[in-house]
Amino acid sequence: MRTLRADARRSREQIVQAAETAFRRYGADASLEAIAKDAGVGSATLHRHFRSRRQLAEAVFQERTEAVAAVADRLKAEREPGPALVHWLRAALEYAVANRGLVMTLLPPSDEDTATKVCGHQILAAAADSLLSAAQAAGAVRADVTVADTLALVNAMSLLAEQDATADVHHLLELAITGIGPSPSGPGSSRPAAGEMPRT
Amino acid sequence: MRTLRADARRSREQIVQAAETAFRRYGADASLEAIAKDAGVGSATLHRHFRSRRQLAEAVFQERTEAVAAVADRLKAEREPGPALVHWLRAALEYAVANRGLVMTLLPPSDEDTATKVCGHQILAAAADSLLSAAQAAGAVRADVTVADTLALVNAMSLLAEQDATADVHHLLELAITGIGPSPSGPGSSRPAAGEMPRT
DNA sequence: ACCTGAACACCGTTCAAGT
DNA sequence: ACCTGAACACCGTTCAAGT
Repeated sequence: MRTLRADARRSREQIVQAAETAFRRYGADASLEAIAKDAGVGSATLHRHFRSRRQLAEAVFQERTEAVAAVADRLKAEREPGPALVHWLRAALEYAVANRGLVMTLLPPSDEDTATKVCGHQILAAAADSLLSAAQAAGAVRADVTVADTLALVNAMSLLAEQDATADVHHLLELAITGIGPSPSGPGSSRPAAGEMPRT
Repeated sequence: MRTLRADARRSREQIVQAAETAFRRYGADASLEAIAKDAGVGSATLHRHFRSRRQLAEAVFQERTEAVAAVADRLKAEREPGPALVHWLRAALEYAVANRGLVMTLLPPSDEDTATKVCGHQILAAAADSLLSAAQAAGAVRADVTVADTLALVNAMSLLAEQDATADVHHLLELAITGIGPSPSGPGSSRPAAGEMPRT
């Protein structure tokens, strides 16, 4: 895979570009055959370069996923541990809903996929791990929350966004973060505002 | 639709039964053609009775969805408003993850579907509405939580369950309910246990 | 009125044949 | 080494023809 002949390299790049457009236009279920045609290659060529729909999606989104992971480092330096995690989760969701087809790469890979390549899931899991550990060490996040939980939360909202355009997934993420318990000023409330989980 | 000739009625019933098996076995994407074949009818017959995959799913799951809605009435009578809503959300999620293909009927219907029939979404929305109003009136749930939010939460977790077998969706729902803020005994915590949102 | 079988337009995967 | 075009097995939708 490292040393690709010039024409093969070009085929691959054209496929990825066509796929990017197709995913944006038609979502995760975009026709692979149409992508191959758009790229000006045969469908067999597409399948040689990308054994699965997911591998193609990984190639399309890898760079931007790494950029989101990089945001974690910045937040970790600039914010308190709790807010850093919260901000990053919001950013990750924003990124996921803005890129149709992306969530495919954020789900835990199946067994065959595991061996092959880097995937969006592991890139973001590493980023989340660092933020979550710090937040939990600072006592800003419950100890029973796992890295898998944080990513799964983003994935659940992303999947919903693809299926239900009316859903306010950002609001739902806030609920998951702050809980749906009574607000501080509500009647009968016994739960204060979550100072560690600021709105902005 | 009310007065169906005997043979048509039998066709319809066989299709629904075959679909129930197929959804359980293959999930929401089960082949409609295979369902028709299993039912011993032509695919055109299936399409006459059910104009869309969703309409077929509605027929398969309607009874059980109504049973879940009925649970809401029982909980409303037996529990305090806050716990009643929480328990019902858990029950709804359990029901959704236990029945592959069901979540299709719980998503808000698209415009064409709206006019046609009762759907799982509106059945559960009515049930959730009653519980949520009471819980909010009692101050047990934040005022900015909508009926759509509660159902969307269940739907998001259901969709995730279908895509990610490793996800602990029940744990995620608990997070959404109680928040991922610091636990009462955690260091630096300023948030007490949510008395209105008991674990059981 | 309701059904069937067939036709249609699509899809992803694979393989033999080319350069 | 890499590609193409074609073949294969599938899918959902629709329609003409039957009873």
